Amino acid sequence: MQNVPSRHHDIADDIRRQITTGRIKPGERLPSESGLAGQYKVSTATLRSALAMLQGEGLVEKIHGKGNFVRHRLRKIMYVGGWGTLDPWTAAEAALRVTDRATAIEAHGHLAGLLRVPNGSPLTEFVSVSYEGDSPHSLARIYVPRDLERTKALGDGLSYMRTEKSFAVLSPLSAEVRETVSARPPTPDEASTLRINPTTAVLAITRVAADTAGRVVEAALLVFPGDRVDAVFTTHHVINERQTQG
Amino acid sequence: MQNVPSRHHDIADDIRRQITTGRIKPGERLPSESGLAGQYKVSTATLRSALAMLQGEGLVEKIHGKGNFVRHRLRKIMYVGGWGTLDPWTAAEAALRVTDRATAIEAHGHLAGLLRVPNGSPLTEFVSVSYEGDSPHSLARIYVPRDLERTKALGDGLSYMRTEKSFAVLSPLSAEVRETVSARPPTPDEASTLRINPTTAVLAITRVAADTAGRVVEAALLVFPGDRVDAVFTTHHVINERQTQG
DNA sequence: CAGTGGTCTAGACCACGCG
DNA sequence: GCGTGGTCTAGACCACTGT
Repeated sequence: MQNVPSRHHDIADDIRRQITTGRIKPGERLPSESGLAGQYKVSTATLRSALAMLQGEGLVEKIHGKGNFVRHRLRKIMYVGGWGTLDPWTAAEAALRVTDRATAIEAHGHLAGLLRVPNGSPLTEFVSVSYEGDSPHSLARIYVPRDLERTKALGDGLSYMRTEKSFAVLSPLSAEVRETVSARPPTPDEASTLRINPTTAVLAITRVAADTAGRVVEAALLVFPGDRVDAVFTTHHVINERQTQG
Repeated sequence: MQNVPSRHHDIADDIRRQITTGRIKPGERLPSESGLAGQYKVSTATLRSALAMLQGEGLVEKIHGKGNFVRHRLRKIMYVGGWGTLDPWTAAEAALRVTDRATAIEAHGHLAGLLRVPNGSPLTEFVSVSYEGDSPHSLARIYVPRDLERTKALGDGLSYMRTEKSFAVLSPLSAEVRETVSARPPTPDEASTLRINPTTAVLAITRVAADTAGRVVEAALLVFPGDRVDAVFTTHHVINERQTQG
């Protein structure tokens, strides 16, 4: 439990203090890595490992060829679990842009298991990346069994999603939503799509929605940069007649 | 979206393949870092960054002075959100040991905000670390306003927790539980308590339970190693008379 | 082009675990 | 003491961004 002070740790503390006390302001660029290495009298490798800590904390954003910048806001964006449909984003929708893509694919191993359909079953895959300002802040891959797609006025799933502009569960028929949340490093794909460092953890949510008959109507793989997004889940206790619903 | 193959990335891929194909089995030790560096004809720094990727993925555990070991099981442990009381752990309780500590403290800034009590209010803090086999797999810090402690047959919160052996919400009076989940690097304290690398992300859950009057009866800060624990949240849709409750 | 971060080397020295 | 991983150095060379 004791601390073994290491040089890169000390340097990270020092820079962190300068950021949190406002000595260096959001949006500002830090001195170059070689410059800082000179200031602190360490090698560039050591200095870089100090910056890596701050990156992991989301305080600093590195941009290749440009420099290290102090991040603006921290943990402002929220993913709301369950029927988050009821507008987590509406307030922020003005600044929100979504890029969508729908593809016909077949269920394979893992996906088939999640959706509880036989291997090779036809699915529709919706991929969407949403942005907040310049930077991407979510990657969603949603899978719906092809034969369920028309259950609702969902003929064109794409436009449906565009309208909602959220990670709404596609089918309002679902009776139960199960969300599994994990913290893990991004895949190379996710890292480049979300434009985050491979060392920055992501918040990965696997959401499976089932209807009253227990049939899975949708599986979603949602990925958020861990340094900018939190997920919120609210559970209401049902007390006698008093029934609540989020 | 293109891949720029880097040496450490290639090496990580190669070792990962050897692990996932069973070429190197769980519990086994990898060759020493200098040995591997020799095999792959790279410097130790490069090899170490390859191992760092595998560590982040939870495939490999480094032990200072001993070596790099292949992890046994992956993502088997689950934290269950809401009223997880209803036994996430019972099955695993045999192998479970919990270390508890209760302390009288005062609410300060952040904590006071969570509990919605004035700064300086008396609280009881429960700290518990739970193990699975040799390795710790959770750190829980639970805060209860002192004047609420006796509301229930909770005179001795400590033994209460020991009985439950879970992260049960302490007071059954709570009507709403709100859990905020984030993926972030561990604090130095958390890293050493959970015996994880500072680069391995943790799944951090802040749980606030309120009673029917909206009064906060408990705040909990739960931290899990991201490479071994997932959190599961289930939301039931209330449909007419048919009301569900987890 | 100049300036920035990204990867890598070939070492040195320190801290930990174990016999 | 010996072998392990942990930190660090003082460079080299490559890749990206701007002018």
